[in-house]
This record gives sequence, structure tokens and C-alpha cells, in this order.
Amino acid sequence: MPFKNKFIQQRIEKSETLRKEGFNPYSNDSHRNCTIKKFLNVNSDIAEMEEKRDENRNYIVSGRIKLLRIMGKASFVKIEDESGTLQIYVARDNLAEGFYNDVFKKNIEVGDIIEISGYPFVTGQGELSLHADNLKMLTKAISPLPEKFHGVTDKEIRYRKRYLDLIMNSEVRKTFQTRSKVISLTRRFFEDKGFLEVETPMMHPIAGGANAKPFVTHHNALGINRFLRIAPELYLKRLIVGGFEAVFEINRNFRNEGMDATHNPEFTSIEFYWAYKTYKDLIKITKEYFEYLFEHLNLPTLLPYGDLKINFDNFVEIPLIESLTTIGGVPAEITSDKEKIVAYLNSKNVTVKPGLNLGQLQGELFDEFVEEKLIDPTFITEYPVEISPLARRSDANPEITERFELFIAGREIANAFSELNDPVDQLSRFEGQMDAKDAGDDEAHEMDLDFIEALSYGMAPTAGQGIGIDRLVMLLTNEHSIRDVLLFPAMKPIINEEHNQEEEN
RNA sequence: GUCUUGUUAGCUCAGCUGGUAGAGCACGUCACUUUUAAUGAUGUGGCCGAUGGUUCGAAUCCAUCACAGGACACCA
Repeated sequence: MPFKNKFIQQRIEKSETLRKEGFNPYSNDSHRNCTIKKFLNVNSDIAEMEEKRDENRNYIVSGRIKLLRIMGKASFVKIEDESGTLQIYVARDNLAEGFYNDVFKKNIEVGDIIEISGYPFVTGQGELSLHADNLKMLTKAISPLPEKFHGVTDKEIRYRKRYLDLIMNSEVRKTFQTRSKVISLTRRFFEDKGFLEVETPMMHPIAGGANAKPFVTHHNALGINRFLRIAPELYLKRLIVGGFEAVFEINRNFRNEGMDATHNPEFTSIEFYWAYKTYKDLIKITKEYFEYLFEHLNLPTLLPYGDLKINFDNFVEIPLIESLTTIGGVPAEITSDKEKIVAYLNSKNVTVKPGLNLGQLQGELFDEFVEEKLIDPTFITEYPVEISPLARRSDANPEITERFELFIAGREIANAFSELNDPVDQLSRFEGQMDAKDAGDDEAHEMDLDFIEALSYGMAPTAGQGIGIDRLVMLLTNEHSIRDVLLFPAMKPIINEEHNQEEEN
């Protein structure tokens, strides 16, 4: 039952009173001619004037009331629009007869969205303000705003009711403005390099391009299941086969897995594919990309992140096997022996699933002993072929691939490789994944014969990369939960007990 | 999925070893024409997350459930 709360009832009554007195509580007759930011900029000279005011100027601003200080025959009102906050001085004798006492003081309150006209002046306390000569209700808020000083801090309310979070916490708006800029800069960076932005299906007949569990949905017309995509990779590579030489896609992926500070079931990535290039070129363009972002976002290259300082002038490059010993402290003599790795992991109280192959075990060592130590940007290269089913083998050593993952602050930010374009090898890799699936690995890559056929027509040598946008934004905004960089993070629904019982009947 | 902590007024939070629910802000009323979380006076406001149990008596103890935060596991 909505609106049963007594505060809401009170406010609805005020809204009705306004209507009766001829003031539409939901007027759209708005005449704003100045944002708050502009008002503050344009009138910054008022402070130097002898009178501290200029009654010849007039502005109409609007915004939500954030603070209200009523002092008898005059009041101060803080309003906020998207651009900033402004103090309004409202005095009884400057408004229409009776308006101040009968309308303003009784029916206008914190949370309402109003429009005010008046002239700029500077108060005795030195604050540039607007001296109101007219005030109009634009939107009555019937729910009271959270407490003015503490705001909302309850994370559950902040995520479930993001609008309240955005009203109360201006720094949250900044985070999402930065997110928007990152995406826009990313798009511009790749477009300027000659990449073509494309859109590939979100609903896949086979969920490929990554090792992950998909969401399933049903297409009634065809009577078949579809999978929400876990990655766009195989479709983007089909476009390279088709003759596009540089493509990228910025969009959502969906993975049916756990949720925590760095995982949301839907997340945003950019994937880009670049013909006639190798993963070495990707390392170069990745460094350029970060330089570009830092320059346009005005960020220091010694970036604070929580207690860390991340040095973005210090990109490190190291092969995976080497990192195990030099960074992870794993004895070099065990890193290519399955039994010794298992014994070593067990000795460190790490339990491993039985039947893992050498590459998977090396991956375990990396995840366990190296990943969290990679603070400055680090390209880990030369991944084992067993855990890289879509990457090209190294010519020098067919057991490893021409691949890297970029780690920053202990987290994977990007995954990239020279693409496997040998259709026969790709087929046998998929078959290897099928064996892993039969052995119980439910995240092994699916067989995609249509993709194999595409490769069989010839895909130019290509390098491709994916970057997790959410985690990147976390780094750049100094946020430590993915929920703080998603406007509407995934939350469990709140079960309404009454409603539930009805459904069961 | 496991462990752990939390859930009390619209918001931010108190509430000790069980004894009939508290503050600040907000809101109502009154005073106040330059305040800065305005101030002073006064009042209203609660199924103490849900359901069971123990008890003469439960916000408080126990169990189950729901949701959230954190950690771990899996993964990007």
C-alpha cells in the first residue's frame, strides 16, 4: 500500500493545498534561463562591488531544495541542480502579498523542485546568492528526503534506490560522469585509430568466446533456447574473416556466476580486433590507450587507489612462468611438473581439483601466488595453450600462446592475444575443451562449428583484446566495489510475503 | 555456495547481564529579516526484518527464513 506513511500523507495535503490556492504542484511551465554553475560564474564579480549586489541583473534558476532555513520574515534556501548548489534568499516583503506566509512557509519544503527568479548578491557571510523576487513550485516531492547531514549511507538503499543516492551524494554523480567519459574516450580513441564500431548479437545459439556459465532464455517463435552472450569474441572474428580489418564493440556481457566486489552478472567490456597485428602491437596500443585516458581525465600517473599508489609510468611485461618464480616465489624446478605443482599447492594448503593438466595447474599457481601482487600495470605474457583455447600458439614454443593479460592493483583488467586462425588447430582445441567438459569442467568452451567454418575461409592474422570497463572505471574513480560504478547493480529482489502467498494459491 | 556481521521512527544511530522504546535530523505548532547541519520553545511519530521457541515476561536469549555488508570459493 503506497503513500500510507504519515509524512507522505502530510505532504500530499500540502500538495492539495497548493492546488487549491492556484499553484500547480506539478507545473511544467518552467522558464529557467541559467544553470547554477553559470549563475555562480557569471556573477563572481558581485563580491568586488561596493553594494555587493546588482539589482539590474535577473536570472531564473531551478533545482531541488536541499536545505531550508526559515527565520521569521526571511529564509535561506539551498537548491541544487545538476551543475551545482545555490543559496536563495527569500524575504517576505520581496514577494507577492501573502505568498511568503501562506504559501511558501506552509507548503514548500525540502525535496521540492522549485523555480526562482531574482538578482545576484553577496551575503554578510560572503556567499554569492540569489535574492528572490518570485518563486514557483515545479514539482512537489511527497516522500521526505533522507537526513540532511548524514544522507543515505545504507548501501542497500543506495543500490536499490540509486535515485536517492544520486540526490543525496553529489560525489556519486561524479563517479558516473567519469564512467561516461571513460566510455566516450574509449570510443573516440579506437575510432581515431580507424576502428569500426559494430554491434553483434546479445543472444547466442552457442555461448562462446569465454569460459563461463551463460544465462538461458527462450525464443518462442523458434522454439529454441538462446544464451545471453558471455563474450562477443567469435562474432567479431567472423567480421575479420568478412574483411573488416579493425572492429570494436563496447557492450554488455552476461555470466551466470557469483556476485561480489568485482563481479556483476552483467558487465561492460570493450573488445577490439585488429588484422595484420600481433599481441605485441596490442601491448603498445594498450599503453597508448592508458596515456590517452589519463591525459583526458586529468589523472596523475601515480594514481592513488585505496592505500595503494599505482605507477602508470611503469608498465611491466613478464612471461607467466617467469612470474611464478620471480613474483610468486614458486621454486623454478617445479613449475613444469604436474605432480610437483600439486604437491606444492597442497603444502600451501591449497586444494586443487583432480585431473588438471599442466597449463591449468600453472594457472592455479599464478592465481594463488602472483595475481594479487601485481599492483603496477603488468602484462603477463605467454599463457599455456591449455587455458587459451582461442589464442595462437607461439612459433617458438607450441605449448604456449601469444597472449597476455593485463593486471593492475591485483586484478585482471584486460585479456589479449594473437588470434588463432588455423581452423584445424581451432577444431582440435575445441575438441580438447569438449574432453574437459566431459571430465567435469562445466565452464569449458563450447564447440562452435559455424565459427570453425568461418575460420576455414581464412581469417587474416589478427590480434584481439578485451578490456573490462567496470574494473577500469573502478581504478580510475578509486572505487572498490563494482556496485559503485554500476548505476543499477544486480540485487536480489525483495520478496513481498503477502504477494507471494497470493501467487502460491 | 560456505563462514561471519548486521537489520530498531522517513534518514543517521543508541538501547549493558531479559522487566513494557530513546536521541539527533526531518515533520507539526510558536518565536525570529543575512543564515551556513541556523537558533530557542514545544509536540507528533515505532508490529524493534519475518516466523517459531524458551520464559511469568523478549528489541534483547535460541532456531529457521529473508535481505544486506565483509571474507573465502568460482569467475572478468
